[in-house]
Amino acid sequence: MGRTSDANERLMNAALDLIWGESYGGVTIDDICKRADVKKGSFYYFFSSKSDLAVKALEHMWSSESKPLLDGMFSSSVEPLSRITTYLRHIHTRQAEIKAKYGRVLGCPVVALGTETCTCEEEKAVGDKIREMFARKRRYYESAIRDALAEGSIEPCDPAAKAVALAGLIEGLIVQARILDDTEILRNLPDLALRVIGAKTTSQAAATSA
Amino acid sequence: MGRTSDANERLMNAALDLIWGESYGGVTIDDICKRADVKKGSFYYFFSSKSDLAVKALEHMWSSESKPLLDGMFSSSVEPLSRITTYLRHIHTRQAEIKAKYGRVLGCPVVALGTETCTCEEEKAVGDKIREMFARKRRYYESAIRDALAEGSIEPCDPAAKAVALAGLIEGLIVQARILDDTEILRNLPDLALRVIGAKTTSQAAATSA
DNA sequence: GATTGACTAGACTAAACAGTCAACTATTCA
DNA sequence: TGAATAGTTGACTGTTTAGTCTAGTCAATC
Repeated sequence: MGRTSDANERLMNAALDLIWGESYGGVTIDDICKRADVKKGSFYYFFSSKSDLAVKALEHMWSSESKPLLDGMFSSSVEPLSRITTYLRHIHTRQAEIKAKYGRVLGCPVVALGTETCTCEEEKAVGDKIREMFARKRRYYESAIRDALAEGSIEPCDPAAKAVALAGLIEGLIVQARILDDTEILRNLPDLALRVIGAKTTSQAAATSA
Repeated sequence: MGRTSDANERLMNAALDLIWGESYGGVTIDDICKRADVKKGSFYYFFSSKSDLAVKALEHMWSSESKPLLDGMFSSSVEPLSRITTYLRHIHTRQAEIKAKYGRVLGCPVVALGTETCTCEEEKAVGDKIREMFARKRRYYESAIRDALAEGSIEPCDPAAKAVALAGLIEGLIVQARILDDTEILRNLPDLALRVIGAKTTSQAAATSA
């Protein structure tokens, strides 16, 4: 009953695009409405505030993009270390595509939004959602590390701690790439990741294709 | 002639504190004035805008804090790998102190500000200053790596590329620490850094005190 | 002790902003 | 067909914001 609309989805996409291309604080509700071609009244029909929209947009991005991608790349049918190196090569090519398309390296919207909102009490809901998404992603890393450990391809370690370190390395290099607007920084990501997790053979595995 | 004032310094400190504790976009000129106990008229007497203030505050922080610290820790009189591990242990303890003092891990203001402003054309001056500061810091890493290479304590590599990777690892873990509000993440930083730069002996060197 | 230059005070303007609301429109199902 | 549901519209309110401007205060110098 009643009519249907994709305005809420348009708003979520517009919000992510704008926040990604600028920043959370620098984007206003009016900006988002304009980009989505939706009027203010409709915005507040679907969302109660900018942070409400951000939380829902993040979850939407996760289920429609991130999860399917990670499920494929981190499939148990793939060798543990290849899961990681394949994903990291994907990050490099994707950022290069983004730069070609938008004229600039944009990095990762989750990290950018997280850095900006995590200390702000009023944006607690956004920070919580971001921490949840980080935790989800770490689980992929962690189980790959655990599997690598079981097959003996990495040195003994605490998989949970290594997953945090790996996430840090990846995000850190992506942040650098964004700030310096340079994707070449990401080229060595697979090799560096294998070093961080203590792979017994580094350069060879990093060079192997998926 | 005329009177002297420390209002501009108070404004710079207030700005850095607020931006660090929240975000660039979330802090207004009024907020900064209030915190510094300076009136609007004085603000615009010293600075032409928020971004002008940010640029000057960053440079002030560099010369009064960052540079002296780095000059000491990266002194040529210290063994190359010890320079790095000492600095990384310092980062860990400093973030722990910040958490104790402010109730929260705050991470690195330069990275937070850089992530937020680098894509925004209107804040180009801030982005440029941040890139300049990153380049300065990388030079300390790079020369330590070069010295380590000369003494044979790390595997053959391109020092410039390794310096970027090292900076990425460090910043990435600090960003994680900020978002997750957890300093334990930083404990393994020395060991991880040695792995990334290809040190021939990792765990021992990381544990060694400066 | 008068002059000059450095700084302060805070009222003011105009624009941007978040959020509200009541009237309106399109779709669906009974 | 028509009532109920789902979504749209844009004008409106009050607040916050950046930035300006004028009148003034204070301290050094001659």
